[in-house]
Amino acid sequence: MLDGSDLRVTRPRRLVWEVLAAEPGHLTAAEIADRVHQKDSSINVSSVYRTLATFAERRLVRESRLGSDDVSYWETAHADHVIHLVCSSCNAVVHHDSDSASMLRREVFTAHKFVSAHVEVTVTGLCINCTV
Amino acid sequence: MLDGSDLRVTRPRRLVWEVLAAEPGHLTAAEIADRVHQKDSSINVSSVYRTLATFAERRLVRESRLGSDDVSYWETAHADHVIHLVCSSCNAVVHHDSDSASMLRREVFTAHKFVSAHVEVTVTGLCINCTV
DNA sequence: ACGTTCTTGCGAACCGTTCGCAAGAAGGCT
DNA sequence: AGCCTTCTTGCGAACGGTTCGCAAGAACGT
Repeated sequence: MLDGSDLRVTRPRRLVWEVLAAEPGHLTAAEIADRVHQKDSSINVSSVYRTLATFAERRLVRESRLGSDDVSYWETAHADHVIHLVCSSCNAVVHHDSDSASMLRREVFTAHKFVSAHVEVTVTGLCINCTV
Repeated sequence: MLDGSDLRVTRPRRLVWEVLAAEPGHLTAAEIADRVHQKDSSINVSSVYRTLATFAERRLVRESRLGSDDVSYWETAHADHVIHLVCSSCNAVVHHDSDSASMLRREVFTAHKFVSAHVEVTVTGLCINCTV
């Protein structure tokens, strides 16, 4: 997946990708660094950060601010129409498939001539397990 | 606006509120602290942060992560259906009024029985002035 | 195999934000 | 007005995620 880009295929990049691809949910940079570290302990945290930044630029991964904490969560890329439902009680994150994003794009262009590149939707609330 | 809550009316709180109420756009905590400081230089940054946190808890103000930088932006509260369009070229932030938020709430409840408390939508792209 | 260019590891720096604590105000009660 | 309790503040230091500079090291075209 780095083939065809101008990016060199290096060990940190391969491992970061492996970790993200193996994880169905979201990981913090620290968690990614940990798992990468287990595969190759010589890989540095800053390389993980740099790799994530590079991947994000090419839209290979997606960064989100999910909790109320100020940490980034990462996952392999998915389209805008997949939005995040974050349970404020158990912190679970559910992916929800909606076409509201594409409607929004249209709406926003009609109303403001705003050309949207990226739509980020986060809904906080209570998931099915945490509703009384 | 602190009347009727259990919050004491103090100088930092009054001034932070004044600053936010006077600003139509978004401010960082540092900018708020600056402006508060101009009105009363004895007020500390940490009080500004504490005040913002307190106000946010009571939903009097709204915190958003707008740019790609990791700073919070603050504004007086508005309903969920007001969403943010952030221009990635000139960094302008436009408020857009949409009912997609309430549709989302319904959608998300039907599909996942997820009870949403808060919907945060940020669209990044190019505003009318920055489109070629 | 070689040389250029891109990446990495390391460690220190950065910077927005938070914390602990003692001093200081708010506001209820008399 | 004065007192007392409880909530807030100012201060300064700490925190923690993320970034940076630089020299050593790896990728990959030729």
